[in-house]
Amino acid sequence: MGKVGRGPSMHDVAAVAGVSHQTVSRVLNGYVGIRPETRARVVAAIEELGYRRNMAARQLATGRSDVIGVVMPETHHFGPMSTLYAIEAAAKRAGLKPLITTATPEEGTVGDALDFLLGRSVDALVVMAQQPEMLDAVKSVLDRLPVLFVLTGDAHGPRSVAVDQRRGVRLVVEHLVSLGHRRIQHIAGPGDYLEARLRRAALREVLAEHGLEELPILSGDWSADSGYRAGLEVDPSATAVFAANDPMALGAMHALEEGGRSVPGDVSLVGFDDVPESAHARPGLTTVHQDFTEVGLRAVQVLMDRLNGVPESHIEPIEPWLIARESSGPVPLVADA
Amino acid sequence: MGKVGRGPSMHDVAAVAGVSHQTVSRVLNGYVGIRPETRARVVAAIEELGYRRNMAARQLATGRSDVIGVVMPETHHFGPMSTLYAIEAAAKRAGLKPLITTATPEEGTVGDALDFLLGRSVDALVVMAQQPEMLDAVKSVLDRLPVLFVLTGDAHGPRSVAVDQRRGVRLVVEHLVSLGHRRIQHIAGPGDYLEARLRRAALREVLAEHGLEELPILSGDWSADSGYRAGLEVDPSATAVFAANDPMALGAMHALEEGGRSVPGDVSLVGFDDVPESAHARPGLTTVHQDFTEVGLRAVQVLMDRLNGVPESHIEPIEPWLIARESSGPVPLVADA
DNA sequence: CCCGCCAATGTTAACGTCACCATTACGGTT
DNA sequence: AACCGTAATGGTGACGTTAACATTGGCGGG
Repeated sequence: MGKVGRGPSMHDVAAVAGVSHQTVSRVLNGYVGIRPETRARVVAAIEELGYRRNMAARQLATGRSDVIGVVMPETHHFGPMSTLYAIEAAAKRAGLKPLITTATPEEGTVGDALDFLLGRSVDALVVMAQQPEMLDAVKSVLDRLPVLFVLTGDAHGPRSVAVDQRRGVRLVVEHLVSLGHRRIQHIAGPGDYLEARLRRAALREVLAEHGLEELPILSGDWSADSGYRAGLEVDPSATAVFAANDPMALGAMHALEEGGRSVPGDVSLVGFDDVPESAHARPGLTTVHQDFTEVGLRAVQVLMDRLNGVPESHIEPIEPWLIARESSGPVPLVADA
Repeated sequence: MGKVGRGPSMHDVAAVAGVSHQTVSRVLNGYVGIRPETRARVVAAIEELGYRRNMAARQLATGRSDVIGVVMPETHHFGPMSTLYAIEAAAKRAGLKPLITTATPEEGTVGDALDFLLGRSVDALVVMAQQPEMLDAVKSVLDRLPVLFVLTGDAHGPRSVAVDQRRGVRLVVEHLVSLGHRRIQHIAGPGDYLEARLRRAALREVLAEHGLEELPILSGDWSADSGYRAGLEVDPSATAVFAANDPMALGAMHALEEGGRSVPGDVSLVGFDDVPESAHARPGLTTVHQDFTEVGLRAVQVLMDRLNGVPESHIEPIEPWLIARESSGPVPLVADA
């Protein structure tokens, strides 16, 4: 590996400005008691040398960094990405910098991610853990710094910011039931995802509440392709399909229409997530909107509270809402064999 | 802000294991000349204390970090996200860790991003600069560490990894021309994006080559919504529309069909990017596939070369390819008013 | 039996910053 | 004139790690 030359240090700046390094430090940290002329000399020297403060040294000296670590899943799905984006924006406004790294449920990768982040003295942690294995590995640092779970699909007491999945599923079922549907089939996400499990379990519950039969559960891997494949298997007696996310729903829509079943004429279709393209599918996809921006905002806010010593308290789940478009309609008159 | 307690240090581990801190360091860095028994004691002590190496101190001492800084645009579009994902994966395999931060073309944000990254002693930099303003701000560090531009849309000599945009546009036009189209309208991306400009300019060129008339250029902001709006304005005489990315194409498809023009019966439609959903649109969207994985891979590889002192050399642009689906077809027989 | 050498470990001094305390210089009090 | 206070700046040690050199303790050869 090539050796990388170091940039100029405070001492270099101090030498050029003809002051002590400490004065440079004071200028950088916005101390008040500095003669304007001295400050100007220092600023000029900084400019001249292209000096940038060495954060490693600063962290070493102060023990804190104003950086929050973010553990992301190794995907580029809409949900995690939108949340990341929201966290980044909210953190920036709060004067914090996110330090992002990825991990998978595979043995060891979460540990690596934590090594990376804690080794860089992050002040707090946001963990997007969509798989339960990832939660376990984080336990060891819970008492070392504030940790917040996000997108686990479920509220985990005072440590988790989440959209109310149960509520979202209920909205879907009630919407479909109000349209007369009684045979609703589910295209679930991968079984190792907490969110997928949760939506699946919630669906089961709500169907039972309404006294509806459960059809065999199809499943995919969140991708449109997998939704397409699942869509080919949709039960002939099903009058509605609920896919666990929008891309799978769009894939299923493709498969259904290709198979000669019109949406929503023969089968109603509902997704989950409200990706921007869903509004422009034909027919427009009925779906559940999850406010990821709010998730990110809330997460940063809670973390700031923790950092400021506000005691842990209950975190309200975030309410999703239904967006009814054209892909869901009344149950076909002919049906019910 | 709450004070964050420090974790255990090498000295603590050394005390527990009954050795010197240096021996702990040697164990951590995989030195060979350590008695197995001693090593075991150290490992046990590390385990017991939950010790994690302080990277700030390590960086301070070594001057290097095996971290590459990544400057991302503040968006979650498919292209940048896919590339980021690919870079992350490739870097991990190469033993490097990406340190990601975002910037916008706004005054100062690129500087902030560089402060953040350089302050953490990154060994190299990947800049996803989609807007020219972002390029300028980076110039000041070009001689301090290896810098690689990505997604600038164009090859910038030995410092840029990019998909050959000109080639992609040519593929689209030749595809359409071979189907008999002569009136091709463009839905461009935002004018401040290099990629948008480049595709637009390339289109102009290739149209001229074929002696084709230029229709008024519509434009959007990359989003499906903006594509929809642009789609409402498509020239009645146009027999083909080329959108600068897939989401805009999908939006336009919506608008066209809503306006009673069938795709591809009345108007052919071609996108750019090949997002996964495009395969499942109805009709399936003809588009240009950009291999972002290859971009990420190549980027990391070039950076490794630079770090190892391999001299700068020409970087081949990456070849895109056309994916012909159902949204493009022969020019309608009736037409040509 | 002593010397030297190697293998295994310990000691000390950086790295660049901030926190803390010390030192000036200067004007105003007594 | 001696004193004090304050505003501005300087000097010294952490912080936790690595690098370079120093120190042990055995063991084999002359």
